[in-house]
Amino acid sequence: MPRRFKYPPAVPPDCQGCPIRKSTVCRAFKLEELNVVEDFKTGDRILPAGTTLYQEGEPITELYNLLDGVVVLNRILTSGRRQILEFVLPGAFLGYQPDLKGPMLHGAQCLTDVAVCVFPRHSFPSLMRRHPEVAAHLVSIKARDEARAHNHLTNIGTRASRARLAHLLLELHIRVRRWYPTADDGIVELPLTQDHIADALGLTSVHVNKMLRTLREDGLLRFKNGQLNILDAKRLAAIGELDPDTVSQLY
Amino acid sequence: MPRRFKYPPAVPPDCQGCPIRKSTVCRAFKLEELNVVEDFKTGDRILPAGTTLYQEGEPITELYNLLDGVVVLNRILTSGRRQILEFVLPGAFLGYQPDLKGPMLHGAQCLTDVAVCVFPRHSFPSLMRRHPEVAAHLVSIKARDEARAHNHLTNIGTRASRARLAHLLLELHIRVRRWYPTADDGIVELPLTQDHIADALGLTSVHVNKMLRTLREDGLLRFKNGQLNILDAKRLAAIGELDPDTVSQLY
DNA sequence: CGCGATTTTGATCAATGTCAAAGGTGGTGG
DNA sequence: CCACCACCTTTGACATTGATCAAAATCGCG
Repeated sequence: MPRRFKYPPAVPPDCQGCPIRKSTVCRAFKLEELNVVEDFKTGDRILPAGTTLYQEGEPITELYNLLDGVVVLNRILTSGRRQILEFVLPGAFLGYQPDLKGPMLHGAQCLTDVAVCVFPRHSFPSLMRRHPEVAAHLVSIKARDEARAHNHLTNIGTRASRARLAHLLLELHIRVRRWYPTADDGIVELPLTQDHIADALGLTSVHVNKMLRTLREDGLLRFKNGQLNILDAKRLAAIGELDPDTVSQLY
Repeated sequence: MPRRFKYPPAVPPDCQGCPIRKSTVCRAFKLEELNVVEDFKTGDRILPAGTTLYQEGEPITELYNLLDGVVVLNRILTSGRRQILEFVLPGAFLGYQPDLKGPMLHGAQCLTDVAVCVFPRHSFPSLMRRHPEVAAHLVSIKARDEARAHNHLTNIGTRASRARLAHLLLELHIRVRRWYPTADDGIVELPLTQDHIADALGLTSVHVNKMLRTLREDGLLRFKNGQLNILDAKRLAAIGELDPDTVSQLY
């Protein structure tokens, strides 16, 4: 149903070869301690695009490291409206929330084929107790996630639709390029529909479409078939009020 | 300049008598271990309403437990627009961000006279190393802060102005009542201007004013001179789509 | 080739912002 | 104790943004 990346999702042979080892909680372990993680983890899993990783409102029994692919976190209201909270790229640690045993506060969907590394949820607190470095790293991760949420909040709360869109696309461009570098630096694979963008920004997809057109007509970018092509990053950053100094703390 | 609570801010005589001991990182210590905190902390401080606790863009050297009073966290864009990220009540732990040494990603202002307990910033990581329980609790705190930011994001992104306003006021009513209970359960002291509310919700204060009027005229609430009086919580919750189950994980 | 999902466009409408001015309110200093 | 002042609230007229509705065009996939 949804789009997929050109590349199939990759699962590393072991934790030593894991490409995201340094960006998630596993960072807590030195190379020679990685057996702790390998003993702890439940296993790896490959999920096709469109899969629900976990559902809002349901308790779950796992935690996830995103190894490859793109996931979206969202909340759905009784009114039927959807708010996309975050687009998640490899290296993220998913599913940790204040009440580990409570119903999930948000849902997670795979936008592409995805590879995850699965941890058991119930024994994670004891892992943190046995290995305080894990807790320390999780603090950093959560602090950064919070900062990203604040950034997103600021984008929606203070900017008009055109600026809002420019800001989001630039940000995604920077983040995706980091994990999925491409031949042409300006072009990046972005597996989103205009509907996703609209629900992330609190706009309608019709309006997003119209704003995309103005940006295209101004020669700033092109976004078609899941390909985002940034033509004039500088002018876009001005329009979207993107501050590179702030951004650097977020990724 | 700004409003103040009727009561002056209170500083506890020692950590044992600290009213927020259980809601912040200090929770990591048993009663008889509290001397660790007392040795670690820099001291307490009382700040008059209107004070800037720390400024966006500037590095700082401290961390704060909010003991008493109300603080607001915000970001200000070059365009001059302000986004209020969160209204902070006693028990919060303030100033921790991904890059502890970097410039603050947001600013913090005192809405009322405030009492804070000050920690040194540079030695906090070593405190976490020596006392892993601190890190564990900070994980919970940050996870909850993130969930709150997601909630706020959802409010701004998915609801029309009237519902947005109803949602925020109900939420604040619940939170403030918890720390500052009043004789009449429906009335609560809320030291905000309509400008604050507008900047929290991504609306103009003029529009907030008009929506407040409709809520008042419908007999749902009254908000005047920093007093919020909820007259019909049930109907308000319906309008603001407030889900009590979700809320419970957030406070 | 045909189908479902997505994108694109135009016409119209509703929600929210902007501007401007008048009325309140509490705090301060004479 | 009064009067003034700064800040906040309230209101109305009008402008603009973004939503809604509907239909056609396009795309990816089987």
